[in-house]
This record gives sequence, structure tokens and C-alpha cells, in this order.
Amino acid sequence: MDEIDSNSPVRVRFSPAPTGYLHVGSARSALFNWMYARHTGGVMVLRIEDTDADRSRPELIDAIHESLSWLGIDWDEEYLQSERFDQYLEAAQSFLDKGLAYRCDCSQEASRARAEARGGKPGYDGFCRDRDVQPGEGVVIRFRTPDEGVTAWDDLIRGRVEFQNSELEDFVIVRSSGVPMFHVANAYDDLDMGITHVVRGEDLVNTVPRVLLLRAALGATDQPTFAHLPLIVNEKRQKLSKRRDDVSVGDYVNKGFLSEAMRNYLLTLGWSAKDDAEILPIEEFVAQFELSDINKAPAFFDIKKLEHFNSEYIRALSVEDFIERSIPFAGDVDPALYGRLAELVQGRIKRLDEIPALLEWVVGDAPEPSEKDWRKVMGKDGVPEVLDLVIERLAACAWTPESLEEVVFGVGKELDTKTQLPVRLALTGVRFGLPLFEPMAELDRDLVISRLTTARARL
RNA sequence: GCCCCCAUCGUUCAGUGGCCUAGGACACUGCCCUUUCACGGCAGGAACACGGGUUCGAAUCCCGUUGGGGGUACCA
Repeated sequence: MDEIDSNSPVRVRFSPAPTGYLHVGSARSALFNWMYARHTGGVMVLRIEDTDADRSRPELIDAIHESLSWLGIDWDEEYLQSERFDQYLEAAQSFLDKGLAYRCDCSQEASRARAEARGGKPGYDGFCRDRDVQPGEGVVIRFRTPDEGVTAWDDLIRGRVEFQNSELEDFVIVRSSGVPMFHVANAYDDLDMGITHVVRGEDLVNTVPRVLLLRAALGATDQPTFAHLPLIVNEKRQKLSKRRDDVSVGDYVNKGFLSEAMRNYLLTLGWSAKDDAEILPIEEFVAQFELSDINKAPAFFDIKKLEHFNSEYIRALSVEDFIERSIPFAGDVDPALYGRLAELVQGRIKRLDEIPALLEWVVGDAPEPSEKDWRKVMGKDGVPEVLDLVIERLAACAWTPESLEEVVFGVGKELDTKTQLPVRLALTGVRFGLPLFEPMAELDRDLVISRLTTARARL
């Protein structure tokens, strides 16, 4: 088979099955497809592979649109396979007419039983190849795979991959329900839509021979260029799974990751820019993106590193942008107050969902200090004197950040000790957090004094 | 079981026969800055899975071993 003419414009496709959410692995496939399309000035096709009956509900597809858009991935054309069944069925009929496919009425149990009897090798044995089964209840259409020869392709990432045709069973292309299956739809559409590059996860490699055989049966004499991406794995080096891992892009939206950070991180899994740069505007990555530069080994989805990217992107935001994008995470805070404190928040979070904890003592009650913190901070010599003096001066001082700082630090200088920590713990309940005096000035004088007095009484 | 694939610091990416006493980033440790935390600065520990070849020379090429993963549906 020939390669598709390399002068023809690039057409790539992202073809998810609608599952109600977008998997981060799929998101990365979409991203690499998109980057390649944009890099080459080609076309990005979104093709929803909803040949499975209960996966063609519109709300499941919305979730995909939403996540792709969130990531800033757009597409030029969109197709739904469920709207193209006629064409796949027509193709299947032509295979039947040409003797390239046949009907089969074997139940799954029967073929499994025969496989077992044969000696444990799973797979359909071609039982109905020449039985001339007629259409009817429980009848599927199977593709007749060659018994010898090899099917191979040159993968842009993996190099040459070959399969013995004898390893392939006669697989089902039309279900007994009359609904066509993934392989035919996939082969038909890639040909029909003029897809030049197939970029997807490595878990799909073993479907390539079937799709290639189907494509040839459809009359094609060429094949698209394949690029099979390494999988994204969890800490146990297994493919990310819905059951044990957070796999949906939406999960990360909810955890307070910025879309740019997510997109930037995703593209560093398996690929990198020339000069070791890891965080760049997407255009610069797109400009130098090549499929053939992608790594072969699976990559661990490291949330720590994602958080690092996220904090970089958060800090790069203007304060106005930060406020706008973070306020949905801020919880029950007066927007004006949040606006005044946002800059202090911005510099010290890795994720937007950390904001409520930082603001807790400002907008609500301060959490109870831990026993350990209390002992460590309040157990020091001189703390009672510090609190007494601070409380006394707070009663009369001006209520501005500067003035408050002057009071607290002034006491420190007089007593020759550090005063921030005991005041902070008494006021906020924790040893770390926002700079103290700006938020403190937002609180009522009475409240501040009462918290300090309560703490003093505990000593 | 069978088929396919993978293998550089804990993680990720760089390295495509000599520039490698293997580099960057994250994470980690220490110090500095700082009356919190974070940021920032400096320093540090940390890897070519193993065994054979090929070659004057191998992290880079070949073979094997080991380890890991993916697939094996009337899912995609």
C-alpha cells in the first residue's frame, strides 16, 4: 500500500466515543491532533464514534464539546457516526456481495465453547464462512480475514509494526441488531473524510490491521499515516482508569486547575520543545510540534508537576484576570472584600480550590489550632506578655494594615521577640497563610480583640 | 496462553556513536531572603534494567534475558 500523498493537506481527526466525560488521555490525543493540524495549517475533524447504541445521547456529546472548548481545542468539521449508519451498512453489503464478508449465526457462547474445545485459543473460528447463513434473528456479519500474509504499517512514533493475518479472527462488522461496528465505521470514515494522519492512543494499535484490511476492501490503495501515542499511566504504571483514578478533564476543572496549565502540562507528556522550555504560550509549541518527535514510553500523570504548572500560570495572571477566574472557587465571600485580598491569595496557591481554606478566618470562624501548633507557638516564653500588650494597644490604634503592623511589630521590638506567630495563631488558627495585616484590617476590632483575648485566657 | 509495544534520576523530558565525569524541570534535602506561609536565590543527593555482541569508541546500533504495559467483545 502507498502512503497518502504527502503533498495533500493534512486532515486529522479526534474520534472519541461519548462516555459522558473526556478522559485526560483522550484530551491529550485531541491536543496532539489539534497541534498537528494547526502546525501544518491542516484540518481538525471531530468525529463522535457513537456506533454503540446507548452511547449516542446528546448530553454525552456535550460533555466532550465542553471539555475540548475548555482546553482551547477547536475543530473545523464535526461528524456523528450514528448519522452515517446507512453508508457503513452499504459498505458491509458490498463486502457481502463480493464475498469479503459473510453472515454468521453462532451465538457468543457457541463460539466460545468451540474455542475452548480447540484448546483454549480464544477467537472466532470461521465456522460460518461457507454455511451461507441467511439474514435473521441473532445473525451478524463477519469480515473474512486473510489466512496468510502480513498487514503492516510504518508508525510515525513506533516505526514498522507488523501483524500476521493468521492472527486475525473473522470479526463482526454488523451486529445482530443491524447496527454497524466501530471497525467498519472507522475505516469507512477515515477513507471518506480523507484523513491523512491517524493520531491516537497506543491501546488502539491492534485494531489497525483490521481497519487496514477493511480499507483495502473499500477499494483504497493507500493508507493513512499512523502515530500511536504512548499511554498516560497512574503511579502503578497502568493505563489511567475511571475506577481508580481521576481521569476526567472535568475533575481537574473542579480541582481548580487553569485550562492553560492543564493543556501545557498534557503536551509535555511524551513531547518536549527544543530548548528544554516547558512553559510557553501554546503558539510557540504549535510552531515546532512534530508527531515524529513524540516519545514511545508511557508517561505517569504527575499531579505535583501539574500543580507546579498551575501555580506558574496563576501567578502570571493579571490581578483582574485572577479575580475573575478564581472567584467561583472563593466560596461565600463578599466580592469587594475578595477583590481587596485577591492579590495576596494569588501568590501562594497552586490550585484554585485552596482559596476557601486561606480565607476561612477572614470570612468565618477561625479553625481551632492543632495541639501541636499551640504548644509550639504559645508555649514559648513571653507569649502572655506579647498578647497582653498587643490586645491593649489594639483597643485604641488606627485600624489600617500599616497601623496594625506597627502595633504587633512594635510590641516585638519593645519585648525583643517575634510577635507575629502567636498573634497569627490566635487570630487565624493556623501557623501559615496570607500576610497578616491586610486581612486583619478587614475584620472588626471587637472580633480581633475577642479572638486574642480568648487565646490569652487559654495560656 | 497468544499477539503487539515499551525500558535514562522518585517523576517527566533532553540526549539519535565520540561534546556525557549524562543535562533541564517537578519532587526531595540544606542554606540564604523573610517577624507566617508562599515567591525568589544558592547548594546537594539522585538514572543510562541486566547480559552478550558490532565498533578504535555505545545511554545511543543488533541479539537475548528480565521487568512493565496494552490488546485479546455483537466496547471504542
